[in-house]
Amino acid sequence: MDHFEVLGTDGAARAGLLRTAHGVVETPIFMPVGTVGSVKAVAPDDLADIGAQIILGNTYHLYLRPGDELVARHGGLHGFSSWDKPILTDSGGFQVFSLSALRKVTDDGVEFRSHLDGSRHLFTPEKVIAIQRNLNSDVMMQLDECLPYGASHKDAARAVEHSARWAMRCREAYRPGAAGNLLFGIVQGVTYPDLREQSARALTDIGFEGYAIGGLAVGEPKHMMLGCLRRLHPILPADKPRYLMGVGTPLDIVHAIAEGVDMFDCVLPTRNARNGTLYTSQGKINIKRKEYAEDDGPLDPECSCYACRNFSRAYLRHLYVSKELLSFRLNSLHNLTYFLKLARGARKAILEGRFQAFKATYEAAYPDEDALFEGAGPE
RNA sequence: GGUGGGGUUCCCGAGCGGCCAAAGGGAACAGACUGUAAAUCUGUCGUCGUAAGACUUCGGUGGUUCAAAUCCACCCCCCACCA
Repeated sequence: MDHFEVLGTDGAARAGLLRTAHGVVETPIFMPVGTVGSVKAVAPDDLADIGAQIILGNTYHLYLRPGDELVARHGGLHGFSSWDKPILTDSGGFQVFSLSALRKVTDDGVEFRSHLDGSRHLFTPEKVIAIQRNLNSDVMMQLDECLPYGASHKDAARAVEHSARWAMRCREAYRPGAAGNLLFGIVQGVTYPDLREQSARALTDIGFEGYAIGGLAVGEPKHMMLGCLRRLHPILPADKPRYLMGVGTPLDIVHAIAEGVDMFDCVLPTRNARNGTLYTSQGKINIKRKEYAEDDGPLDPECSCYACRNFSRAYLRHLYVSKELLSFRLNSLHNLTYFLKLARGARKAILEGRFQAFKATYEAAYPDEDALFEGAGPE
């Protein structure tokens, strides 16, 4: 049986199934980020309760601490962290971008200075595959080079070339056996249409179990992000999953689903939860605002998460303002619930042929942000 | 009763003749956050004004000085030690 199956479409939007060694994932899906082997502030049981189907881990962070070999000795990332559902691991490509001051990119790979102790490490395509195999990742990512928005065409071309060559080496280093751990390639190219296309074609020539789109939502205008997705749509194989890395806001996700993307991950729900920004059916709210000090109502009347069922806005504000640890847990649970519900809702809407109406409800909840997507017409 | 140390903008606390509306924290009030070096970061924070600027503040009252939160006198509080 193939590892990916499209069950239905509505326009370009798709609803499908992704089969992995640790279970089946229903797409479109939002994947909570658990960089160091923990989705911050949330226990695995809580994640399962709110319907999380697959979470992320990070190659760079887990390699540095506690070390991928240690993780392997303790049951892989699943056993070590007590999460028996699927795990996708990022390759460290994003750290090429976010830790740019601490690394040097060469043709062979990326040389890092550890942000923890300054020690030097070399990440090659083969190395990141070996690490991800130690972690026993269900969905491994190739080593890629992620550049910031605004990078020159010349730099972007070089990064695309690196990423393509590294994709080949990752593919050679790992081909899934019967167990079926998967390897995804990553399309780069900043905002240059020719490079994005070139990158995608190089990857499809090699052949992967899925295709990620990286280097977006890093500051470029929204219409450029959508334009890029639209251009990739006919190039990427229809029978393989598509993963928009690091995205995004609820609206980003809804718009990207409309362009045929199946998988998402983002730190926003968890990071914003810790910083007091909560997502509701009425839009974003900052729970620390004075106006919620006496508000006895639930955070979101349309949400049935543990936080919304049991606590008032006034209490959630109090916990946040008081820096109580429970604040992190409740807020994170709520935001993750919101993102997971969005993905479930999108899937259902696609299967029922009413995705446009579904999308419109989210556009209405974030009118100001939605205006930023204007100009994303057909190319 | 004596000796010493203090009273600064909401709180703590620097300043000790002009560069002071007054450092730095905290609190408060807003904002940001997109493959997590993030329980982080940014802004505002005496009054009026978009601003330039004007005005009112450093326990109280007088005084010295071109100029005082800063120096002097007296007074009122607080703290420590001694009787």
